[in-house]
Amino acid sequence: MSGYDLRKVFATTAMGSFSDSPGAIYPALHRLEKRELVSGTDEESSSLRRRRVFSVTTAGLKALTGWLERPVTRDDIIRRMNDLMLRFAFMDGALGMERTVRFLNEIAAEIAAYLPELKQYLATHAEEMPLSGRLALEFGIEGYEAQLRWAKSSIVLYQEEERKRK
Amino acid sequence: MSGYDLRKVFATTAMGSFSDSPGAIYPALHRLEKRELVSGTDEESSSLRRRRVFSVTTAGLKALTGWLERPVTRDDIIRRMNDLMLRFAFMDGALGMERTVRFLNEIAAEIAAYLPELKQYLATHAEEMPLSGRLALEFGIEGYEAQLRWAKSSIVLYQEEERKRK
DNA sequence: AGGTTCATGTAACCCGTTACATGATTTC
DNA sequence: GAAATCATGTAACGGGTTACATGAACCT
Repeated sequence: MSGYDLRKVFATTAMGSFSDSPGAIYPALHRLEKRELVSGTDEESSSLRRRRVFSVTTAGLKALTGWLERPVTRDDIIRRMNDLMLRFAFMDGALGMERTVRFLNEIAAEIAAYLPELKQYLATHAEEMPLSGRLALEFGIEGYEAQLRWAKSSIVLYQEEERKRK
Repeated sequence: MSGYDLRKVFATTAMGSFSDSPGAIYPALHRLEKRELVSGTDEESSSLRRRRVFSVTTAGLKALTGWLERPVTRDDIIRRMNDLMLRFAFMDGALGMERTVRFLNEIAAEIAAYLPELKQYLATHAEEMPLSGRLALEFGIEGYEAQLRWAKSSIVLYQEEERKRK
């Protein structure tokens, strides 16, 4: 893909919620190129308008799998759920279903460990909190509960898929 | 509060998921002070250890309410839900219940407008997507649905609360 | 001919992370 | 007296935002 292609993807799908600003994309591509994680070639064409197409190198693929394999931390759950979902979206293609299930189990375990803390905090502080603060906290708790349900049902889905393969 | 007090709050409650790093907090307080949104005074004490306590100025309070009053955009929903929750947590104390309900209605409206787009995307692209990608998208959709339910039930709660007051 | 889209880039600015530094006070 | 905690700060680095710039090709 070219930088412009990426811009269009980020601007239209908005899924990973990446920035579609050229000031983010082009410098990022150049950094990746300097680190040899991607390589860009000027597309040959009859026209004068140049278009630089990038592809992932073997080193880049290795870095990607390294990122995907990082253990799930409590901090990932609290502050970087978006990153976890992004890793997940790449995962079964790059690491296979078995490893993906392990990843989902890690997520479920971290959420299951964190939830009681939040509930404990709510239980002890609900009285002194203003309504909006309490609701904001409940919003968070319900979000984590939804995520936990999602992780568990996804694990089941993968296991069914795995059984089908055999 | 002093910078150190803030650090402790951010390190222990982790709710707004602010950074508790001194490299974030102290420069931020100095910036706010330079813009006269907070004012700091060295706490007088018999000890030599200094402790600088900050309080919000009237200009700071005005800036806060200005921030709280900003309209809810689609982009807020997609990329800055955390910010919206933070605003909400401050809101009824600073703007009152009626304005808070309006805020919740804006959030609900934006989510209700965005959800069909996501579902449409899923419906048309589900076939070509890998299982993990599809599930990641479903994760997002379920999250927004949970948020919409939360907003609606919170609105009801506030309206009941308002009726009690009268 | 003029506006839109394709396509890539740069520069100023802001700000968070990481890591280090400094000194006072309390605790064991 | 050593370790932990209180308390504040700075500097290098990375990277995103905003805004601007440039030019080709396409469409009407």
